[in-house]
Amino acid sequence: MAAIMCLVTTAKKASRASTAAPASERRAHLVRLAGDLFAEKGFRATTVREIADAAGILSGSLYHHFDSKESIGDEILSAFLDDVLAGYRAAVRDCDDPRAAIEQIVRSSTAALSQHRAALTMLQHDWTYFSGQPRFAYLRTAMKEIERTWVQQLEQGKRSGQFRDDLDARLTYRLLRDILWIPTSWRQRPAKAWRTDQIVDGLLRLIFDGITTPATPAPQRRNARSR
Amino acid sequence: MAAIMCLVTTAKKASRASTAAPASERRAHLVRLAGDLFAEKGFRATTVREIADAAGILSGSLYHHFDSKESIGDEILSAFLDDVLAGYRAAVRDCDDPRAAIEQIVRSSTAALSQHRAALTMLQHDWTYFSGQPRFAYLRTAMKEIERTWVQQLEQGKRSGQFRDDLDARLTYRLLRDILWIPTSWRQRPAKAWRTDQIVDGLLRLIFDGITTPATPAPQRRNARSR
Amino acid sequence: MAAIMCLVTTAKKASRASTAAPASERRAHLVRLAGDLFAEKGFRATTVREIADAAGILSGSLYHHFDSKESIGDEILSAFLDDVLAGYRAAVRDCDDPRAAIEQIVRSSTAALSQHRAALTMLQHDWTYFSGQPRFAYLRTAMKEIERTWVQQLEQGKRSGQFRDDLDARLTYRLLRDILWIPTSWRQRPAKAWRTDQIVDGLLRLIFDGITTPATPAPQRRNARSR
Amino acid sequence: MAAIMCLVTTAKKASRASTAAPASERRAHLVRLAGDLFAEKGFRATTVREIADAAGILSGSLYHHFDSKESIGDEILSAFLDDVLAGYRAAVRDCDDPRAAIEQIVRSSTAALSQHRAALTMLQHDWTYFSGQPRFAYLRTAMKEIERTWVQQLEQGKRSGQFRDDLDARLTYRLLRDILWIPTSWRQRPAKAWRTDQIVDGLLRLIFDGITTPATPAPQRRNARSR
DNA sequence: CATGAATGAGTTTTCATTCAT
DNA sequence: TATGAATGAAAACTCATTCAT
Repeated sequence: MAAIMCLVTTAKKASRASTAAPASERRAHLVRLAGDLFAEKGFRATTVREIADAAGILSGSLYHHFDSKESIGDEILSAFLDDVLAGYRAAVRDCDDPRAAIEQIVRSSTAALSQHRAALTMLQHDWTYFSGQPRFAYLRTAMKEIERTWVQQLEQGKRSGQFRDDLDARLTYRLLRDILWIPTSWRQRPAKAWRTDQIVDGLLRLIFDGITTPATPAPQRRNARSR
Repeated sequence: MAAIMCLVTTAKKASRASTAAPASERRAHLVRLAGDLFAEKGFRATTVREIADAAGILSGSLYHHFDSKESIGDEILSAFLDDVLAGYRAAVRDCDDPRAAIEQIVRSSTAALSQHRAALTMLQHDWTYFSGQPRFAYLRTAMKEIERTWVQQLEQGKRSGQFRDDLDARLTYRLLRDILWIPTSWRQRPAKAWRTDQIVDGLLRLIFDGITTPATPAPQRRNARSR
Repeated sequence: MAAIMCLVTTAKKASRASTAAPASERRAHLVRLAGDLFAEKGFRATTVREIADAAGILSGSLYHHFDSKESIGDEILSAFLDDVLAGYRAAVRDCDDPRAAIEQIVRSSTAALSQHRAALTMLQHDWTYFSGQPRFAYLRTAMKEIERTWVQQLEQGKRSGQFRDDLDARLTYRLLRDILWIPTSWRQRPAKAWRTDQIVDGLLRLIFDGITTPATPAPQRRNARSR
Repeated sequence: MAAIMCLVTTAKKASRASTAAPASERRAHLVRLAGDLFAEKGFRATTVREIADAAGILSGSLYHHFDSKESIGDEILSAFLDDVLAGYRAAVRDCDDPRAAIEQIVRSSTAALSQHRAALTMLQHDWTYFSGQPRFAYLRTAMKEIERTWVQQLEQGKRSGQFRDDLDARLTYRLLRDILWIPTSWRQRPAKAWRTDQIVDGLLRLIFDGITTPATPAPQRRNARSR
């Protein structure tokens, strides 16, 4: 079983070295409020006034807590990437099987994503905005590490015979990474919402097996649910 | 073979009934320029001045051709949706097999998407902006038809035994539709770019069969390439 | 005497129910400045920059206090109409004689007009602009009440024999209402200016008796000054 | 009877000396179209594009006929004032009785006004705009002549005992001139409209006699209708 | 004469940010 | 910490006017 090959460790709290944030209660609360708005409409499309309104203060007052709107964004994005990268590194470290590693990456990423919805929306909506600024250079760095990890696991799986040998590793990475990010951006109406585990299982099944009915119900076949 | 079951017809030029656009040479050129910018940065993030700069005129001069920035967006979006819906309808009409219909949908959508890159970026970046305005009500209508079509084909495929019967049709639709849209939003550097047919084949393979090596090399198995 | 039949009450401060205006010192001052400009040149012909200049700030800074130029206009117009209507209602309520009621209407209107010069200029200059917008629907409503009041008093006076029975009530109303509004729009150079009571007495005399020398110096004749 | 004392002459076509207008058919038609729009919304509030639209041409094409929007206004205003002044001069010349002169002034002005609705609206809406420009200096000149004429007739009537001797001539002039202009600015819905003679009679009656029922039906009393 | 395309100065409005109180 | 008032740069849009064709 996949899980057996993977020594799952709980990710330690990522050391947020990036910003020297005087993490007060109030401040953290404001970041959360801002994040909710960013998650809905994106970073640029959200005004500081809207953030202040949500907090019940005036827009100017936000500047006692942050020196710019961007520094709020910075805080959210770096926290997200710290989390995600920690998950990727742990998956690679703890799993010696590429299929298991990818499953672990998907699961840990999904967890990170659900806790950092704002960050993802920001990356999707405002990538061109952030990636152009030196302050956010770490975004590109992190993306490169993520790509490297995926490609390595996919190539390894091809060599080991687990994955189809006609896979284009980089193309598949791009598709899978983006696929993985899709559900997070869904603004779900509570009633119709799918549960996270529903989604992640659906995703894993899709990724590994596609939508087609298996040709032969081969007994050795293991789908993502058999855990 | 999939293609056999599908009476592929070339899509007739979609009658642009939606907007009575007095299409002049210059005007069409300006829409194209604007579209390129929208595709890169989104609709809101693109200023009319940038569009005008690209055209080598002053921003105010754009209003000789359009009565608002939004009407440029309108033109792009409605043209896109006309094309996409035409493709969906043709696929359903011409294919009596859900697998073939979906393959046809994917192929026609991909073609439409590659010709309307701006539209997709706009929908992804600025959905909340557009969908809130009465003028763009047709966006919601079109999306509903798209969803209906996917769900119907998936359900039919489940009943006919072609697709796994544990598929959640709506969840799968959301995933597949978004997956389909992914590659279009990639701003590719020419050198590294994948060809469209590479991408669409990769996608179809992924959708139908996943990334895993087939358990048994069943002879009746048909992958997306065997056409 | 006219005044005898009229139980004059001081108009209570009109409850400004219409707009929930967060009235600050500064804000009120800005409205006054804007009003002065509107009174001189009309609403549309006055730019926000001129208002800002008058206040010694930048045009954008006005939007800290108002969300649009129109909302300044709204504030001025609704305050005016509240006042005017209060005067009309009080006149009808307190006077049981149409001649007295009309005199009272003229006097209260004149007072209101002199305090709201901007509003009148705006109605005269920019009626087509305002009356077309849903936001200013109350303008039409108020005008209808004003017309109804005049016509009722004139008709009543005709029945009671106080007014000529060949008066066309609606025509006379239109003339008298507009006549009443005339002097307010005069931008008077201080030196040549007439006093308000001079004007209102001149007006009343004109309205009731015309300019012709009375045929017979009838002893029972009462002119508007004999109060 | 008033009319007896007044030797009415038809006003000769005013020599339009002001602008060297190559009065072509087309041009005159355009001025009329523009005038209709100015009459409805004022001069500034009407755009050249609206004028061009009304004429079925593009806005730029107007400049083949006029060198500026203002020159259209000039044409309308000067034609109006030529007519009005001609009427005033004729009235003074032909009538030796101030009451008759004023009646004649009212009647000729009314005729002129009904033929030049645009001009009046322009003067009322855009007086500050025009009166500030050297090009329109003749407006002030004309107004002065109009004032002089009224005041002279009123003073003369006071001396001759026809008018109340407590009349303030200048105040009364301002009131009467503006009163006279009122009905012209009414944009009447055809159904409810009053006929011009209805209005002018109502006006004259009002001016000379007011709205009050005559104290004694003195036989020598003459109202405005007894012609 | 008219078109089609453009100019350029001006309009209202937005918004991140600053700062004295 | 928060307020209230402001800045300044940029946004979308308007409009009289020009001019080559």
